[in-house]
This record gives sequence, structure tokens and C-alpha cells, in this order.
Amino acid sequence: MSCHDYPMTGRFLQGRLRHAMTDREQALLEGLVAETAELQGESLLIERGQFCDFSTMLIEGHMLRTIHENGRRSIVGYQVPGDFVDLHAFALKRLDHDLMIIGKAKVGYVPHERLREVLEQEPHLARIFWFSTLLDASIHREWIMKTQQMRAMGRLAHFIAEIWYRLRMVDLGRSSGFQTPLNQVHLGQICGISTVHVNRSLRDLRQAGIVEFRRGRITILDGEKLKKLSRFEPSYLYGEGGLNVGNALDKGASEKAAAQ
Amino acid sequence: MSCHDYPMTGRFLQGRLRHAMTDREQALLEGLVAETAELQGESLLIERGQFCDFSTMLIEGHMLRTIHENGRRSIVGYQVPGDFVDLHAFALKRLDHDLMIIGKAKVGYVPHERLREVLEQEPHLARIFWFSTLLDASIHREWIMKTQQMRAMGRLAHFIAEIWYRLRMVDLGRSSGFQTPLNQVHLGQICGISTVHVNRSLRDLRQAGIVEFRRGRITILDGEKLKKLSRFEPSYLYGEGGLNVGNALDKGASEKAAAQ
DNA sequence: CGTTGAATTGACACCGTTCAACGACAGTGG
DNA sequence: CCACTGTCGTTGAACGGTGTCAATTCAACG
Repeated sequence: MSCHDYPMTGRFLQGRLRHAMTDREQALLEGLVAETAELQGESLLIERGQFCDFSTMLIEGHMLRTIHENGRRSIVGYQVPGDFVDLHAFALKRLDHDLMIIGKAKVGYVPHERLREVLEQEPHLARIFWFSTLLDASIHREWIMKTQQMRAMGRLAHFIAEIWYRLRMVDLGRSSGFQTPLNQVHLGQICGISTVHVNRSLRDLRQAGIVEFRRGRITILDGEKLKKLSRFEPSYLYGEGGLNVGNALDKGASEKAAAQ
Repeated sequence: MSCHDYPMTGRFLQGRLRHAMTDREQALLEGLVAETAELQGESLLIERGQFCDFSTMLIEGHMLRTIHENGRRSIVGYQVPGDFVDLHAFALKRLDHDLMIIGKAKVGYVPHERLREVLEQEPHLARIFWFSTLLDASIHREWIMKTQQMRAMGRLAHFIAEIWYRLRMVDLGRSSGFQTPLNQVHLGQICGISTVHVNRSLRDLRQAGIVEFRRGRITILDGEKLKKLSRFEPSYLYGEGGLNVGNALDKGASEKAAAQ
């Protein structure tokens, strides 16, 4: 629904706190986007340390948060449509990491000046924006946990399960799988394993009848097995029906079913 | 200074954005603390999923953020005095992880009702609070990077370098080292390595003349070597003089030297 | 001085890295 | 139409970092 009424920001917090936003707030958010752009290829949207006076809403496509350290690249976050990918630049002004486009992406730019005006008038919306940056932190924590505890195959499975789930929360991705611009090098940088071992682990996942990776597409062969192997527990994503039931931002209105 | 004027909240964002807070704001923050408590031992302050109508300022001592998964514990964050450890519970209401006390700690409780009143009146202070939760996220990203890229010894060294630096930002810890309630089991859960291997790696660090770990105390034998081995680059902590110079929250007032 | 929890050490298996080579495939230009 | 080229995926073999298990030492404390 909302992605028709609000073509640029309609997926923001969909399946999470979006239902706690009033129509007026949703319209305000849509109105914050001053400009859109279509981007392509593996390129930087924002570079670490660069001063930002705008933030970016990811409308279509996928993006990466990366940290470069002694020539080696780490991927510390993965963003999907509806993510306000550098909202935190509003409070930080300079980011500690890069934001990188992979594949095709459409983004909307939100000037910080306008953002500040609105947020000073709208404390409820301000808390929802705050919430959305905290969601990223929660996902970071889960990544730390998974990288500390799991082996190569489990890490890959967990990452795939997470993105599959997040995409379905914003009405993208199907029960059969989802499309992604990732290649095996990226997967290695996400999970902290070598590219060669990504390949071997993907083979194992395929042969176990769990997940199949092919250029541009991840196919879920058996969702139950995937969930079990990856020990994926979506509550950290604060979907409806998760930890967030009864959230004071939205008293008693969140008993809908979780995103399927 | 500020920790004398404001005994409970004086270390909040010290060495970071504290200088951007007016005296009035600092007093407002101090006034938010409704109650304090002295806690001890390895016990939970807040449990995952528990509803929170208050947030907690860590006044003295250290705390852990933990995630329990199939009987195993992961430590996904380490908090030092001055950290508003669960400020994010204000926007999230329920946390995705546990907050755990180790050793002795003194905390101050801030009711969310009072917090909301103040934040609706004080957009500048609200942005500073937001900033402080984003700082945690930045640290999370660094932990992801370090766990993905580094080996046991490097991870330990990086963690030690970070905490050493963070403690000195709030005027705790010395050039010779710092005190900590951690044991080798904790270090393993922080770095994602087995306890036995923690021990071996600590021996290597000691024999290399870099760091010495003994119950209750970490001694820095050679800060330069530590920085080099751990590849510790403190800019992600947004200290004064770091990425944050020229931050719009504090236009042009942050050219002081970084915390030594 | 005995008890207890933490730290330490050794042996061994295994997961994952590294290096190297090869295969699959799409795009390009002749 | 085919050869060329570059990117990405795939496989093998050797090495080594780390986990696991088990035993021992050490330090703190009543």
C-alpha cells in the first residue's frame, strides 16, 4: 500500500514501526526528499570522513556499509530498500565508514536543514527516526554475535536468512528467494571468510538442499533447514509481533501478525 | 572538572561532544537521574525483551552487552563510566540483548517520562543523546570489522587498545594501563575465541612485551607496539579532533587536542 | 591448610587460508 | 560467426591457526 502512496519513502520501517506513523508524518517524510538519483555500479555514495549536510533514503536496490583497513575491505552492513541509509549522518555529520552502491540503485536525498526543521516540530517522528538508527545498531550486534560464534556455513546461512527476511518485510523477495547484486567476494567480506571458502561453503549449502547461489539470485531451497542451520531468530529486527509489542511509541496497536 | 560538578553524569561524552553541551544542558542531564544504585557481581541489569520505562547511566565500574544463543554467551559491547548504557531503550522500549554487571558498579536511573519531557523541550540535547547512541553503533561496526579481519592476538590487542583509549577519554586509566573486572573467559567471549586460546595469545602478547594481563588489571608494556599490532585507529570513537571536527552540533568550537 | 575458581600447558584434529590452476560465461571487436 | 578478453566461479593441495579435551599449576580466601 504505502509504497504506492509514498513512492520514495513508502518502505521506510515497513513491517516495523511504520504503522505507528500517522498519515501526516508519512507525508512529511515523503516531502523531505528534495531530489532523487539513479546510480549504478560499484561506487561510493558517501566516503568516510566526508562532511554531510544531507541524508539518503534508499528507494530501490541494495547498498553496503564498508570499512577499508590496510587495503582490505570489510562489509559491516547491508542495506535494502526503505532503509534511511545514512540518517545517522544527521547527528554525526561525518561518518566513520563508507556507503557503497552495488548494482543499480535509486536514492532520495534529504537535506539536513529541512530535516532539522521538521524534527524540532515533531518529537514523535524524531523518536521514530531515532528508532530506525537503533535498528541498524541491533543488526550490528547480531552480526558481531554471528561472526564470533558461527562457522563459515552458518554465517553465510544467517546472512542469507536475514536479508531474505528483511526484503520480505518491505514486500520484496519471495518465498522462493531474492535477487541480489552480491558476488562471492562480497559474501566473503560480509562473513569474514576467504572467497575460496565462500565457494566451498556455498557448494555445501547447495548440496544439503538449503540454498542456491547463482549470479544475481539467491534461491531458498528449504526455508526450514535454513532457519535451523543459521539459528536465525528475527526478533532483533524488531518486526511487528517481536520484542516491540507494546512499544510506547505505538501503544497497543501492534498486534498484527509479523511479516510472513 | 565536570565529574566534580556533576558527580553522576559528568563523564557523559567527555572527550567527545560534551563541550557542545551548555551548562544548562549539563545540569538538566544531571537532574534527570532520579535514583542511584550500587551493584555488584555478575548479574543482569536488564534482560533481553524486558519492558523498560527507564534508562541507565553508568557512573562507576564496567558493564557488558551480551547475547545468549543456544546456551553460549556472546559479548557484543563493553561499557565504561559515562556511558548512557541503555539510552536506546528510550526509543526501543525493549532491548534485543542483555546488560550485565561485572565487578562493582554504580548506576543512575533516568525515568523515560522525565526524559521525554526534557527532550521535547530541548532539540539540541536530543540530538546529542541521539549522537551518543550512534557512537555505540560505530563501535559495533569496528568490532564487526575486527572480528572479520583479525586473528586472535590482533583482536585481543584491538579490544585492549580501545578500552584503554575510552577510559582515558573519561579521565580513567593511566598510561601504564587500567583496571578491569574481566577474566580470560570474558575476553574469549568478546573476541570470539576459545578461553584456552585467549590464554595462549595473552602469553604471546606478554612475551612480545606489549601487554600484560593479570587478574583485575591490564598493564600496557609498550603502547606503540600495541597500536601497531592492533592497527587501532581511534577515529571511529569520534573523539575531539577526530572525524567530528566541525560538527554542526558544535560549530567551530572543537579544535581542542584529542584526549591524550 | 584445604578449597575453589582461574590460569596455564600439551597433544591432536580440523576448519579455513593461501597459492595455484582451470573452467564457465558474457561482452567485444574483427 | 568466431576469437579474444576479463570477470567470476570452481577445484586441489599444503600449511597453519584455533578448538577441544584433559591434566596441572597458581592465587585468593576462609
